[in-house]
Amino acid sequence: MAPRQAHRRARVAGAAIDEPSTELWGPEFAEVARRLLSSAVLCFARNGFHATTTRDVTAGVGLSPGALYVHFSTKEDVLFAVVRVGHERALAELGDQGSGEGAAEEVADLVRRFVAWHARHHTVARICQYELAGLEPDHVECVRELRQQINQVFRRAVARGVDAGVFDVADVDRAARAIISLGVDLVRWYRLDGPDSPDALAAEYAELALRMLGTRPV
Amino acid sequence: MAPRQAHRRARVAGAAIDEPSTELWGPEFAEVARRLLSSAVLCFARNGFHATTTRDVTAGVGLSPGALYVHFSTKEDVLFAVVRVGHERALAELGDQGSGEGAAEEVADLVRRFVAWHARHHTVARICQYELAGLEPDHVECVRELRQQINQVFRRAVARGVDAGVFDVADVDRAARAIISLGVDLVRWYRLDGPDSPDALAAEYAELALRMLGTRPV
DNA sequence: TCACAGTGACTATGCGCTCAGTCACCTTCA
DNA sequence: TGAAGGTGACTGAGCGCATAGTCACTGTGA
Repeated sequence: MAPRQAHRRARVAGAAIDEPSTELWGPEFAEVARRLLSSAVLCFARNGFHATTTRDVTAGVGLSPGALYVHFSTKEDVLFAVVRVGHERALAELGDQGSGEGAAEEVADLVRRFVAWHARHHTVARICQYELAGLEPDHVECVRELRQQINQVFRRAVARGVDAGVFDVADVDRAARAIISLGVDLVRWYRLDGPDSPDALAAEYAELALRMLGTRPV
Repeated sequence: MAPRQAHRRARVAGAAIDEPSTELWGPEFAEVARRLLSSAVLCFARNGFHATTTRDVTAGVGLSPGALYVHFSTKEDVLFAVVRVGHERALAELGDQGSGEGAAEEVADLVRRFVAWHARHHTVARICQYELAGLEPDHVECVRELRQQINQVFRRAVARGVDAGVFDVADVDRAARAIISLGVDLVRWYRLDGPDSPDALAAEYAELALRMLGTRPV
């Protein structure tokens, strides 16, 4: 038999020039669990969930294979923790809505936060988008609910602008979805060492979003 | 030990209510190879490349396990065929460019074709986007080149409009990328049995693209 | 009779998860 | 103060199963 995965990339997490995913895991996880999660993020992003072994993850933090199961019940449990927290943080980043500002400024604000978060955390965000197939059905359902909430935030903001006559769109749902697409798709190509800083990209995309909405002065 | 992948979805390709991926594979593949590819598309889309077994693929067309290796040298070879052909077809769909029409109409045309293709072939397109991690480095490189060509088509069309003063964009590359993002991201959520037909969505997105480009009459 | 598509039992190996054992550290109490 | 007993994070060899790929064989059509 030919080597099963001869083309696999380097297995173990190198220096994370890339992203401080450590900061994402709140106090719900113990210190070692958080380091395991950060290692898992790098492994999953590099090789995908199924091609990552539990040994890759533990080796990434200098532990032996069994150590994973002190903190997580299964490998899938690790993936779910990553994906769940990723979605929760993205949702939280959108902040408390309904502040007094105008609809256009509100949408621009949402897009800026959403895009900047996805750019800054593109590695985790990529796993959130690409590795759903590795989750159990119950966990997929949980993620779907979180996404629904994110969609609703954008949808409401767009609808508000349409009601106020600030936006001119054919269909609120489609417009909201297109805006979200801009933010989500950047996890496919974004690199922190590329030409665009998260904030610059965020500002640019906020502008594009307002254009798509046909914004006009009140 | 707990069952390794207890949460796996149904393994074998059911009736393809979904997509005539059969039409994609040209005469470069024999009849049986084409059916294997179509089965692989359904399996990969449902479970992901790594979670799909060679038996899933062959069972999907009623063949025994060894039959795969009559037509393909490895499982990865099957994935590569799917991804390569998917990208080639998407590129071909953009058609012969540089027709005499105006830049705005050219961009609208490109977006319509690109979006309609991705909607119609969303299953294959999803594999093209989500399963690159399963490819050997050489094959990834080949795909990257095809993508580069697709990017260039959009970039050139946008640049042409900017030169002609028809578009008003801050940065040609970012604008082109945003347009492509709209098309690509729909593979994440699009369903053929949803409310939007490929052509309706294509028309809508062409409109959004022109808005993002700040189109104004010559 | 030959070429070859297809078969299916088989091989080799990778990998998720287990579990008896170790060790650093803490608590208790004489 | 320090011995005794307890705790739990971590170790790492190893089990059992899944699965990519092989090969000697079979059936078929030209």
